[in-house]
Amino acid sequence: MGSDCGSNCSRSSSPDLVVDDHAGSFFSNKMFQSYCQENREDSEAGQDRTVDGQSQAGTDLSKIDTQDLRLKVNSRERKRMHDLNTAMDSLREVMPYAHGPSVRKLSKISTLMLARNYILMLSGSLDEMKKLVGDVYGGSAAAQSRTAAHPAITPAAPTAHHPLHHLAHSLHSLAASAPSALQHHSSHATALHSPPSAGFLGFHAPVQSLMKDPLHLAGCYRHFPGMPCPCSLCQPLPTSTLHSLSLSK
DNA sequence: TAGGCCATCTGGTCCT
DNA sequence: AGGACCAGATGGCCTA
Repeated sequence: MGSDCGSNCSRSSSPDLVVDDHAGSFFSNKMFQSYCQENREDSEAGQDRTVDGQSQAGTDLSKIDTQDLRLKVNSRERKRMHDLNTAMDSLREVMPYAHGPSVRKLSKISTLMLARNYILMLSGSLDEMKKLVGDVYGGSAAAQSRTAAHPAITPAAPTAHHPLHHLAHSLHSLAASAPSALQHHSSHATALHSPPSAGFLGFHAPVQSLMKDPLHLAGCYRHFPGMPCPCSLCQPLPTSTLHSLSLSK
């Protein structure tokens, strides 16, 4: 049954091969075999048939109707699964994982678990960001009120003690704090050819650890002082950057 | 060769 | 009634 896919789809979950619903799969599955078998039996029986042709035609008709219905149902189900796989592919595209012809694509279960962890990580980052921004604005508001109350006190100069520096520093600390699962993953010889294990995806990991850096995405970059940083926390294009970088690692 | 992953078929169930 | 959704079964392909 998978034979109609195997030689063409290169194990894609969304095969490029568009199977002709009424020809491709039909002629390569057991339905076709049973169909042939039934036809053979029918023709053999037909040689003995001399009367009662009308009722036989009726049963043939219902059989054909049933087969038609079955083919239609199969076709719909196939289309449904293809749509599901298309959605899965579109999800893979936005996942922070290496893409490319030389990289085996994530399995469905891996994609779903990775997506879950990615969402958790982003939620955690967002919360952290909100907190930091709250600190920044809360602090500046307090400083402004202090300045208004005491005009002699000048606001802090934009130096390394500037709130934004603190923000950036915090982000980098956050990023570098967790060990890199991608690094850990790439330490395996098959890193680029095998999808992450359930362990890597945090399947068994407690939620709290997931919230810190479930994918250890940020930790896959080394943050050198003074060097331009390509990490997802420092760049506006996290996914593509991550894709290319995890490919090159 | 075993195990993982996948596509497909199929029958059942639920919904419109 | 027809369609969507689901889960089990089956068989093929690929990798360790």
